[in-house]
Amino acid sequence: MLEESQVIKVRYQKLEKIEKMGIKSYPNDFRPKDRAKYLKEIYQDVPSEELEKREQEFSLAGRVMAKREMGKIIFSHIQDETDKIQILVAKSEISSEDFNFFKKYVDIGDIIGVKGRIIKTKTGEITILVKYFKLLTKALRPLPEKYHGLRDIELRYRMRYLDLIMNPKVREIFKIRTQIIQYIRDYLISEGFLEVETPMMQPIVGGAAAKPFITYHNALDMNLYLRIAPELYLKRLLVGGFERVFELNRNFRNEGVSSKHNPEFTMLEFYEAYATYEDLIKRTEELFYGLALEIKGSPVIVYQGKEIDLTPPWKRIEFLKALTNLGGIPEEILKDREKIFNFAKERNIELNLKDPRIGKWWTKLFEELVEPKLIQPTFVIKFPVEVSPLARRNEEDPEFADRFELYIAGKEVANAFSELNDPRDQRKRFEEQLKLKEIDEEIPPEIDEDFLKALEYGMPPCAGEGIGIDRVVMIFTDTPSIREVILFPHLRKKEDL
RNA sequence: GGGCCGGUAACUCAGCCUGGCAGAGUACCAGCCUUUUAAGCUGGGAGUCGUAGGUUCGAAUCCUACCCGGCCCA
Repeated sequence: MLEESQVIKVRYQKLEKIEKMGIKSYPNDFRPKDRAKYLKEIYQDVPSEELEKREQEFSLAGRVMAKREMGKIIFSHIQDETDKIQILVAKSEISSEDFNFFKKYVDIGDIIGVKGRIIKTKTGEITILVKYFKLLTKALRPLPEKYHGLRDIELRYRMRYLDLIMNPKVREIFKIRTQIIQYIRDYLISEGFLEVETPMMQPIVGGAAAKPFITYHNALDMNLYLRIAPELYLKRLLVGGFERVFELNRNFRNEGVSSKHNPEFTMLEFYEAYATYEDLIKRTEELFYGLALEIKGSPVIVYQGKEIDLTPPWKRIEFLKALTNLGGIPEEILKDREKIFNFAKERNIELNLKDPRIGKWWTKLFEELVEPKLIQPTFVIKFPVEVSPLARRNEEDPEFADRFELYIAGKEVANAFSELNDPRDQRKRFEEQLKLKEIDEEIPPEIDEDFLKALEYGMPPCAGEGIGIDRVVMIFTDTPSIREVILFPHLRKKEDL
């Protein structure tokens, strides 16, 4: 630990010397009253002569980001949560002991508190003329290079704290992430939804098709699964009499990590009694439109160079029509297993021959051929029942479900349906699905009998929706990788960092 | 899982093709400098060249395997 580079050794030595001078090394008695961004905003347009007359003292604290020594004066920038601001430490304004201390013992990376009045430099930059300063936290490691910053993607993720210090855009992304989540939460609460928390550790996997993480509970001597979805628990709450509920939290899926997937991701699920997926279409349009206005101030957003207009109403297309019209699959071969298999093979799309569900094949073709084309917000409706085990059947066309998926910028952002509340059909669907466990390892291996029992008590007719929050944040922050919107994305362990 | 690219000082990167003393800028150290802002000037210190093998008189450089990351494909 201590056999570090000499830059670090020097910092440790400085800290020791500071302590030998009798100065408290990690004090916590400085209370900044001002913040960089607001001082700059307020005083930017006040002329220099006007500022000269004012004696008002300001105080702020932050990290030293630059230091330019010029003999008897030192220019420096300090950065707080809001912004950077220049400070001027001048020998003529403070004691020479203090000046020399700043010169010798305050380094880039340290956190300091300063007090002083505001001046403008020749170039018009708002600057704090320091009358008092205090070293609050000594940085024992140097910051990355001031001009290029921290570029290495791996280091940025492994040491996100440094990324946040060095890259204002990264700070901005995570502020927007929080704003998005807060907006969505406020919207649902204002619509009468009750926020709930259901188990993250579940004895039976369910609510989606995905491989779970397994953990072990010592006292109960049983395996538990980190949830892949909260769906079956939220529906139990509708049985229990809550009519509008939502949960906004993490799901866990045991799959590879990539720029599109993180094993833990944030999902919103909400359920509404006495509503159908049609109602949720309107709700979804309303939610995203409001979100765009709130975050961007406009219904038109730009993602990776493409303009996306979120003004409702959005396009709707039936799943099979999307396959033929957008995916280019001839309508007459859609239901012909052999022809569709060959069609896929010609395009290097591998279909699982053992899987009897043509709906599953369609889904695969949809992902490959249609998804990337759905740039403007589009509701894809009427999904095959085979791939919608928890959704209500369409009354005219019972092989299809009253379901939609929402696509924006080529990404699946939401998935919603009128919920299946007939326990007999639900049991049949689970049993049908279970037969396919051998060929599809993502199918939950066990039927949740208690969930079926709950349905037998009666779940009101309802509709539910899931929204992938990370993807929403990606779209609103114009970010191509999911890792850029997750503070600490998972990477492989690395020993020698 | 496959292909391509990358890993060299705390950070950003050259050097690798064509083997011959380990480089620059930032940061750090000692100085000069009262309006700088990638401040400037003089001087200095700083390396497990991702890891392990191999080839060679000699390897950051060539070969092999592995580790970590990125992009693309499955």
